[in-house]
Amino acid sequence: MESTLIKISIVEDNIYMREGWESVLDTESDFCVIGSYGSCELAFEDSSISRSDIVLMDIELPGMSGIEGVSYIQENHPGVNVIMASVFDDNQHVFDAICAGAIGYLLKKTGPEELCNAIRSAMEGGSPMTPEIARKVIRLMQPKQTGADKVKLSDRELEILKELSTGKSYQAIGSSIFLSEDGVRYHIRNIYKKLHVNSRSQAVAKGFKQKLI
Amino acid sequence: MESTLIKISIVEDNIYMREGWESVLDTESDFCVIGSYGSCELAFEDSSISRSDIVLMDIELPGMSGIEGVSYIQENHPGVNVIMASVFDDNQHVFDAICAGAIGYLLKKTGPEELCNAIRSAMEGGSPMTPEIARKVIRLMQPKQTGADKVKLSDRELEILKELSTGKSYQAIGSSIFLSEDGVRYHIRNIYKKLHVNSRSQAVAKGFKQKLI
DNA sequence: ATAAAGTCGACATAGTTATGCAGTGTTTGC
DNA sequence: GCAAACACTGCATAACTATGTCGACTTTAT
Repeated sequence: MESTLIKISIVEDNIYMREGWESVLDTESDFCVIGSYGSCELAFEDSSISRSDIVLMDIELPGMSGIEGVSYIQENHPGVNVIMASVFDDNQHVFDAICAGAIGYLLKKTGPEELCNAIRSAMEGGSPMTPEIARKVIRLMQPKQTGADKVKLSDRELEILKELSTGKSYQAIGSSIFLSEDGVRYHIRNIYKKLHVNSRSQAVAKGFKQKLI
Repeated sequence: MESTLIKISIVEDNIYMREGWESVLDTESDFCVIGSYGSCELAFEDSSISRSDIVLMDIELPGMSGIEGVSYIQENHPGVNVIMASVFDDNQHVFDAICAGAIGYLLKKTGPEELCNAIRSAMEGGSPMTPEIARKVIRLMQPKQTGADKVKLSDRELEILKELSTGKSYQAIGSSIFLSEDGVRYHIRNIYKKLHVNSRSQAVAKGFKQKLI
């Protein structure tokens, strides 16, 4: 009935918090705390981070912040899943952490049972988050356009807009989609009209903003 | 002790499923099912959608799909929160739904208790999702760059890259950031070198892809 | 102190783009 | 059958871009 242990490292400067987590996690039969540090600097001198399945990391740390810590781990040990934690429901930092590579976010007030569930969820491919963070993340995914100024480009135009973003000349685009240089010109004119722009870079920018590209 | 009821509408073509949800939700003292329909077409003829706090909507529907339904609701009743549901863990559709404006996603196998919790979470500003979806969403937020080919532009270069995306000429950029035309040229050269491109549109495209803009 | 790196200003020019105008077919709707 | 919309081709040109090269000044590191 014994399955592989989930190896966990902790980076947290508050010793009571840290020892609290340690004791909670160590009493679970499927968890094993293999490292516990008061700062990123101390943690990265050691090898336990690289051997961890999960790193539980505070955001507010003396010296290297948790955000920088996540970046470091992502670059050097891409397979390690970092779950951030903060006493504060500080959205900016949370988003920075996610962008830096964290796969989840917990509040420190999270109870022992939820903490354990979050870690198991993270191991199973989930991303433990507070509901508020989840909503903000969803909102970020949604296009901002109101629908009124929604632009519809034809397939041909979309095709050419994508070519534009690669920096090709009229001639080069023509060759790659089997159309004359002037044919490409014709479509680009129309793209400009539809997007209300008058340069390639503007068109590409709008294309990205409106998720056409 | 009586607080405001959460008004819920259901759009689901399978009548057993629909009635199952209805009975589950109606037994909760804080919920009130104000509408229940077998298709979007039927639902949108009625006014209950517009009065709903939450709409529980199937993705796979005859006629107008749930995805289209969400778009419609978003455009016409932006304050209504739509939670999508699907029997299938079909990521593409889920993402389409989220992009169309859904604020959460549930599997139909979700139990009664979880369903109720999801609705309450949605009302409190959360975004109920399966763990797998949550992880994918997080991944979407994270820059795709591997870290090896990560590019660092200076503040000045970033400033100019943003100007580039607006389609300004060298001269116009120079005026707006108080720099000579040739100064702008100098920076754009360097941006091109760092991004390994040789045109404005390519630079803008890379800027968006690497989330520099 | 000397070198190296970063930030500009100036000048030149081949090459590319944006845009206007004028045709030629094809498809679509009425 | 005729107008209108669409998808091109052709041509022309002012304007703008990409790129090389030279020099000056400032900051940073050694």
